[in-house]
Amino acid sequence: MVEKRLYHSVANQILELIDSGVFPTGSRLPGERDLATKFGVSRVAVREAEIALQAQGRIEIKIGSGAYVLDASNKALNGLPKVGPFELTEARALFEAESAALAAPIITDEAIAELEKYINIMSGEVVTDMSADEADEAFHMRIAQSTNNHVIIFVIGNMWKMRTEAAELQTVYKSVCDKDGSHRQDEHTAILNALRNRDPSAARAAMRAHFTRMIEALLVASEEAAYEEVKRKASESRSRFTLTQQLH
Amino acid sequence: MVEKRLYHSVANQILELIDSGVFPTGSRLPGERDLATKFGVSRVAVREAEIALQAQGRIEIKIGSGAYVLDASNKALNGLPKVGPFELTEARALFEAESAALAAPIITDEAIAELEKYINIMSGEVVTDMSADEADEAFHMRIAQSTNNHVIIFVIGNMWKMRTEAAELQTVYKSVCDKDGSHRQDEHTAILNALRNRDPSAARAAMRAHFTRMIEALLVASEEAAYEEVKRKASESRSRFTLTQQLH
DNA sequence: TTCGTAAAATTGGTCACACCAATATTGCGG
DNA sequence: CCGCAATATTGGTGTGACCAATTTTACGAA
Repeated sequence: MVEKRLYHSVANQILELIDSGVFPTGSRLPGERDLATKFGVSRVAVREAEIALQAQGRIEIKIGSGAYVLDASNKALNGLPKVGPFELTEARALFEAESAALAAPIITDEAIAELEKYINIMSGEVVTDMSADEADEAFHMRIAQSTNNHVIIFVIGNMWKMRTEAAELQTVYKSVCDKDGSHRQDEHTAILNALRNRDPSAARAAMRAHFTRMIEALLVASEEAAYEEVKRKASESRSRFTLTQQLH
Repeated sequence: MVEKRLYHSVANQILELIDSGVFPTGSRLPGERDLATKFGVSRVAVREAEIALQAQGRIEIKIGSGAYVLDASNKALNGLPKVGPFELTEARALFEAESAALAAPIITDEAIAELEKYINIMSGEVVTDMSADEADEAFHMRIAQSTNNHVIIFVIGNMWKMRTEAAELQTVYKSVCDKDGSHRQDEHTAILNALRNRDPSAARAAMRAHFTRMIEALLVASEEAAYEEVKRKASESRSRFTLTQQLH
């Protein structure tokens, strides 16, 4: 465990103490001077370590008070929270529907053409080096980009990363996608048509429908397979999302 | 443009130079001693700034060689994108409205009570150690938490961070908030009432109205003051957002 | 005793200076 | 022109000091 820079080593030692429960979440860790003595390094090294940990969101440094351990329970290494498939899909349903509605009036013909291309790739009509999954992502991201809003692009991009990086989701999503290819195709086409007509309401509805059916497919998959964790969360989300749907 | 800690300010100045193209991707930035002189701070401050930037994956520090700018395409993890006030507010209007609609049917009485408390803090009726701005954030975040959806909580929390961390936004927002205290109060009350009635549509509408008026206030502010950069972006967003509004 | 406030101690923030180690550059000899 | 050593540059670490924000302590008034 030899690091190139001293503060790396110090930061790791601090993290070990945190993860081992010596410094529980919310607690205040010893002062920089104490830690320096304890680790046998200078205060500068401890300080740099704490700055790095703060930049990673593991601790919070308060002037004149001390450094406090933040709750890292629901944070993955990349900074994105680890979430379940239902809440992710629910959030995507809401946010991507608004994204599509916002993009509809201002989407360019070029973007429309690209979306059409991605649909053809997903259906297998066009052969490229792009996988169906990549085309799916490109399809959704292209719509987000058509809003010309960097925040929306950022948010939807992050949600896709959550989907990609969560191992639990991968398993569930894959089993779902294998058996709903034709549905997905129809839904994407519906979204494209709404955008082609520059109809915000239709785009919103089509996008919502897309994710709504995805949630239903997830429910089926969670009952077939033995995803105990998923099942548990499903019972929570099912009633909630039904409520959301009846609003439209 | 005043940050709490010096190294934070230095890090932002370095980021500006990177994003403005002065230090392109892959290039080596000036030595710590040079930057310290240029920014008028000590070498320690520059060093801490670079450590923070390294922890965020923006630069790579090589011993004896220098600090090199990394490809920012992989950012967006811990680092938030720099955004303008209009696109941020537009995104918040869309996302927070859906958040409120989703929370409305399932919000607890405890949450309602808390929201009421935050409103009173903002109006000054209740005196605590919490500032009006902090109460404002707590109000919006409490609604997001009431969705029980970690993705939504994460997204809305991130948008608030963007608002806090963007220096440009601070100036504009501040000038707006100074003169719309009463409006904000009424709007928050309207949101609360909709949630109290467990009315999703009303909650969505109230939240949209809240941000719609904020955008209008931003437009006024951008015309009064000499925020050239803001003005330019305003002309883009004005027409777009008008279109969004007519959907409801 | 209880409470509020002022003094003292603690803690993070910043700085200047010094020295070491890794890396780049220079310059000399071949 | 090339290779290598001397030199300069740059990041890494340490020490000590002082400031500012915060917390704790202590003391005096009610």
